[in-house]
This record gives sequence, structure tokens and C-alpha cells, in this order.
Amino acid sequence: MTTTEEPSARRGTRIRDAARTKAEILAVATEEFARAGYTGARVDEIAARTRTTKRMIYYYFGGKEQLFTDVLEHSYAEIRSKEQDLDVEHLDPVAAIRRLAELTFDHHEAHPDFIRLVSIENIHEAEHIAASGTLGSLSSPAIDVLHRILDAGRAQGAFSAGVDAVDLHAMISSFCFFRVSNRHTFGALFGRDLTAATERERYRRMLGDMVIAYLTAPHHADH
Amino acid sequence: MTTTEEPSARRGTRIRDAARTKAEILAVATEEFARAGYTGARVDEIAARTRTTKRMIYYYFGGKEQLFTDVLEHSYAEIRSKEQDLDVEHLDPVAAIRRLAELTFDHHEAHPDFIRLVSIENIHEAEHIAASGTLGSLSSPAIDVLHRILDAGRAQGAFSAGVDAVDLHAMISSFCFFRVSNRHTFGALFGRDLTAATERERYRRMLGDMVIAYLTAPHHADH
DNA sequence: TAGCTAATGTACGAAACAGTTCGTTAGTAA
DNA sequence: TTACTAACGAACTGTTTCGTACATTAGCTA
Repeated sequence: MTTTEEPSARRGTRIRDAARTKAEILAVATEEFARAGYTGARVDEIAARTRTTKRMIYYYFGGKEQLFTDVLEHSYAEIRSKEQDLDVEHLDPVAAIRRLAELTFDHHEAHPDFIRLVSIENIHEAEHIAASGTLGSLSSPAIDVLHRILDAGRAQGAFSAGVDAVDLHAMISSFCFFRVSNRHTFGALFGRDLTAATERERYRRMLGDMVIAYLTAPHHADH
Repeated sequence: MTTTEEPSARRGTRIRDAARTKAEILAVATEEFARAGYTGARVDEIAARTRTTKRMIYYYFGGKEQLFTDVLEHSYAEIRSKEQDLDVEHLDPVAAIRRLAELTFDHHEAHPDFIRLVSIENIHEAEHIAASGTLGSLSSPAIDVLHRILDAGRAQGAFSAGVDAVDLHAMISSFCFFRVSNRHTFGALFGRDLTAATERERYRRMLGDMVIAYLTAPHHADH
């Protein structure tokens, strides 16, 4: 082939931009890993969908394993930073909890790829998170907010005692996560699309109702 | 090597047992797929851990894809048959729902491999279930039971109106499923093992409390 | 403007892996 | 006891896939 009309590399001049190349690899890798799982993802496929080559993946990330770890770290970081922004502590406890649950709900709905990545990481028993170091301790802010709201609610007698912040977070997350992560098998088995646009508002309210009902129910104390 | 001491094939005589060979492949395949995911699972590895060869996998199952589908079908069938056995409709609605939730809880706890298979199938967007045919319609009995209990509860005024059986099933499943499926990332991020033996009773009760609180809360009617 | 280095591309190697070919043997029925 | 078939095994094939060796160039600095 001659030098006429190279489609991707317009003009023979090769542009060098480390930051952009790295970011592009990361973005494409996120999609590919979410699409096919860790083992199913193809390094060649990631490279092909980038404006650079496979060589660069190994140059910047070292290998497939570390690339996946980086993908996870960046995905989690994105989430956490958004969680920081929300300010619900000025609301009364019941409204604050409901708002928090709805934000979690919206968040899961908006990031199905992230849900897939977390599912994949669980199949691999969180070995990449464990080997990361960066992750692990930046989850406390979300729990701290929950903790303060629960304290306030208990103080004014709205919430029954004995509910732990981490447990409540697990409860909220489980509903939101399952609805997205298991929508395919659930849809196939029960004939209902949990993520259908027409159902969204109902499930959003259902989550809030469930959490508030649990927190305000008569008593289910420590034991 | 001479004919002295073959470890696996004791005595030169080869035993032929189609049913056993097929069952053994299925059992090993279930473990392997659950361990490594669909793409991560190795046909050679499955064969190696069987008393037969890879040839037999293709002889009985046709290929990797169909083997996985068969694994899924058998896993689901096992579950469903156990669900049939339970008889809770003689209990009063509140006790019946709580018992049903606890059975789901125990069931998820006892079958982590099944949870992993379902997670994996969701990564693949339930394509194997869709292509199965066998599955799909045998989920209704569980929903039917729930439906009758909800009706009875509403009739005697114990439950508030407007709660759908499939939705309630999703609520119960989400809590039980998440606790097992996401235990690794949750543990790594929040420092709590959701499946620790010491916590099991608390989470079991928490689930029941949550569901009953939701069903008996004042009103969160149809809209 | 010469030279240096970070950044990039090409081409290839070696192993892993799904699936197949060909031949063999156990059990059964005539 | 022969003949037939379902059940089985060993070895092989073609391809995919991760990773690397080697060559090249953009852009900055002395």
C-alpha cells in the first residue's frame, strides 16, 4: 500500500499525547471488561478500538491484570466523588434517608457498566481491589453520612434503635444493585423487566418505602 | 512406564457407565464455571478433573456453550424442586412471609456456586437461559405461593394493599443474593463480612423485619 | 541543530485453548 | 462366539491471545 489516504492517521504526522492515549485506553478498556468479563475481554480488541496500539497498553499499564485494576480504581473513584457532592444532612432524617436511597438508586441505574465491573470483580473474589491499596478506605464518607442521619433520627425518636449504618447501606445497595445486575435472568425467569422505564418510578418509591418502613417499624432491637 | 500401578484406572478394565460419566462431567463443570466464569472456565480443566476425557464432553454435551447451558438448567432445577417442598400456607400470613424469606435466605447461603453461576449468566445477558426453553416457566410456583399469602394477608387486613408478588420476590431475592454475590467487594470496601457465621442470624432477622415492616406499614398504595 | 528520551508502531513468538480425527474396547444380543 | 454398537481414549489441528523484541519518530533541551 502507498502513502495515499490513511484513514485513522490523517497526515503522516503522528501526534504524541501521553495523557490522552492513556485516558483513551482506560475508557475503551472499561467498556470491554464490562462487556465480556475479565477473561472474556480481549487486549487486542481494546487496542483495536483505540487510536493507538496494543504496545501502549503494556507500556502504560503493564498488562491485562493491572489494566483491569486501574479500570476498577477509576470507576470507583468516579462514583465516590459524586457521592461527596450530595448534601442531605439539612433535611429531616426521614427525608434525608429517602433522598439518599433515591440517589443510590439513580446512581446504579445510570452506571450499568460499573455494576457489571463490580459483579465481575466479585467472581474473582475481589482480588484486584485487595491488591490495589488505593481503594478500601475511601468508602467511609458515605457510611459516615448515613451514621449521622441515623443518630439524628434516633435522637428525635423517628427511628427505632439498633440499626447499623453499614447494614442499612447494604440493604439499600442490595435492592439497587440486584435490580440492575440481575435484570437479565430475572426478566427471563419472571417475565418482568426490572429496569423498564415505565417501572422506574415505582421501584424508586418501593425502595424508599421499604427503608423507611424498616427504620420506623415498632421494634426490632439488637436481639 | 509399565503396567504396574495405574492410580486412577485400577485394573486394566475400563468401566462403562454413560449416566455416571455424564453426571460427573456436569458436576465438575458446575464447579469450574462457578469458579472462573464462562470464558475463564477451561474445557481441558473440566476434563482433567473427571475420570473421563475431553472427548466425552463433546460426545455428551456438544460443546462448551451447551455444557454451560446444561449446568445452568440443572442448577435451577435443583433449586426449584426444593422450593416445591416447602409448605408455609398453613401459617398465618405474617409468619408465612417471614418463613418464606428465611428459606430464601438459607437457600442462597447454602448455594454460593449457584449464585456465582447466575451472576455469570447475567454478565452474558441471560443468553443461555433464553436459548434453553426448559427454563423460563418453572418459576411461577414460587410466585403463586407468594401471591396467595399476600391475598390472605390483605383479606385479614394485616398487609397494606398494592404490593405485587413478583416485586416482593425481587425485594427478598435482592437482599439474599447481594449478601452472597457481593460479599467480596463489600468486605474489601467496608471491612465487613456479610456472610460471617457470627452475623448470619442478625441478617436473617433483618431480612424478615424489613419485609414485614414494608408489608405492614400504614400505606404506600398503588401511587 | 544536534542529540536525547519519552512515546509510538510493526511484526512476531510461544503458549493456551476449543474442537476434531481416528482408532479401541466393553457390553449385549443373535 | 460372533458381530454390532454405544462408550470411550490418545493425540492432533488450527486458531486465538497475551505478551515482547526491535525499530522509529516527535518534541524538547543543551
